[in-house]
Amino acid sequence: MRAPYDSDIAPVAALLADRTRASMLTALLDGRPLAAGELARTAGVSAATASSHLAKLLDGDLVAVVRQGRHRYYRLKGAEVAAVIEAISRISPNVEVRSLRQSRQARALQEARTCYDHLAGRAGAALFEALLSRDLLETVDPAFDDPAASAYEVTDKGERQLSSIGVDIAEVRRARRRFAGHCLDWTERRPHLNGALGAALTARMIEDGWFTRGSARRALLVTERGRSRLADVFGCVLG
Amino acid sequence: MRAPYDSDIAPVAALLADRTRASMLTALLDGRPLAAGELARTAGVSAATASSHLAKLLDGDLVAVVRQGRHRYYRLKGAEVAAVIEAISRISPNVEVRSLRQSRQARALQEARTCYDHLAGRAGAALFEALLSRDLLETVDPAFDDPAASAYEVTDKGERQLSSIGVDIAEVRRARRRFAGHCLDWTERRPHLNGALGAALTARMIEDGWFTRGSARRALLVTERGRSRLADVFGCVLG
DNA sequence: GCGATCTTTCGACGGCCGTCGAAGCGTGTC
DNA sequence: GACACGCTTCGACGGCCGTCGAAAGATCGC
Repeated sequence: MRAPYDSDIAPVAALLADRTRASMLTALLDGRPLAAGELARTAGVSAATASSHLAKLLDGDLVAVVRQGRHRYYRLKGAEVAAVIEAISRISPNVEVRSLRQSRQARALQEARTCYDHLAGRAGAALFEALLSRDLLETVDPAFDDPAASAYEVTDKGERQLSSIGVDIAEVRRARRRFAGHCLDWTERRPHLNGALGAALTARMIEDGWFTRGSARRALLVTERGRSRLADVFGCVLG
Repeated sequence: MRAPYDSDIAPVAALLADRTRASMLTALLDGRPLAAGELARTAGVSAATASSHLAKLLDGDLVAVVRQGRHRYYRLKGAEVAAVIEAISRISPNVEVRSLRQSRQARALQEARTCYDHLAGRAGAALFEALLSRDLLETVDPAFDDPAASAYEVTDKGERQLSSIGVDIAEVRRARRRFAGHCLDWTERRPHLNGALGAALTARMIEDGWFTRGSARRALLVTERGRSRLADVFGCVLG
């Protein structure tokens, strides 16, 4: 009775059909891995409940987990999962009516924002692309299917450029943390730089007035200085 | 705690989370409206159960219904709904392992098939586009949001062309049925011609050897003759 | 090693939801 | 107008699932 190309969507949909799980998945939409406890708090449930939900999401291949000490960081399993959530969002009623102010904020967040402690949004993706295409950064471990495993190194040329703006690579290496990797930026569908290098570079750029912090929680605003410095130093032109 | 652009996806997902409802929605994926009873049979449940499910899908704005005599025809509410189902399908396990023969069949169905009694698939969409761009067919009632309400008329030029291949427009008009409209072809995301005209034209093309019926239930195969006739008569070139 | 912290497992409770037959309602047919 | 047919509504049954506190497992810092 069922066509040969049919697939069984009910089990996957069931995973999205719970408010708590949906809330967790939405929280993971920006690509940043979150610890189980954070997800519990975000969703407003006990740790026990959150754990049970995460086990189901894991079993259903919607999320992946990385153990790091006593924390367990969860992330969406892939772009297809994000696409599903976005597709359903499109036909779901908005929780709050989108005010003018809110949509302006949303647009600003899309332009530039922090992702944990590094630059994300359109600006983050553009900078990352520029670093690679100008050979300031090179791929060490190309793991396209698993962003958590990707790794990058600065080239000699890159090290000179970065130190010229005040980023001390030797010091960045001393951080007990992965040197450089990428996260997938779900609003952009493109990667941006993370790790110790991403954080240090972002901190330096803010310190040096390339970006100022916006009113919304993670918002960043590109300054005029930032726009021209990004172009001069990294050949990165923002739209 | 929730971002302003968050929407509440759980209720919509819950509608897809039941095997019976999912089966009904999948059956509606090709855009052809189906009666409640047919959907009940397809899903393998009683009429009572089907009715309850359809009421929920209706309430959730995933389907729309048209009353026609003692039948009630249900169809997907829009392209966004189809997109959701397709997105979830992409991360859902296939019901049956896709054999070589099955995937060949699926590809053939995408090329050309019948949708109820008229031509659909890539060929159907291409033919419809050609009819409009060559001014053989014109829009009478442009209802882009509701395919069921759209209406078309043949132009004088169109009537000459169609009669030249043996389609008698006067006779088509006598059918107690909508003259010409379109369905959205979900695999193509483009419309194709339906109604009495779509059926008559398709019947004539098959009769005249433009298409032969394939082995799968709704499959059609374009013949060499069909390929050249489509180009000559309608300026319709298939990929 | 010993507490502190993060996370998972277990067991119990409560509620929601899919299922069906029977009955009711509207529509087409003879 | 009586019957057949398609569909929906009603009521009852059964099962699955989300929730939590308590306790166990795992890891870090001292």
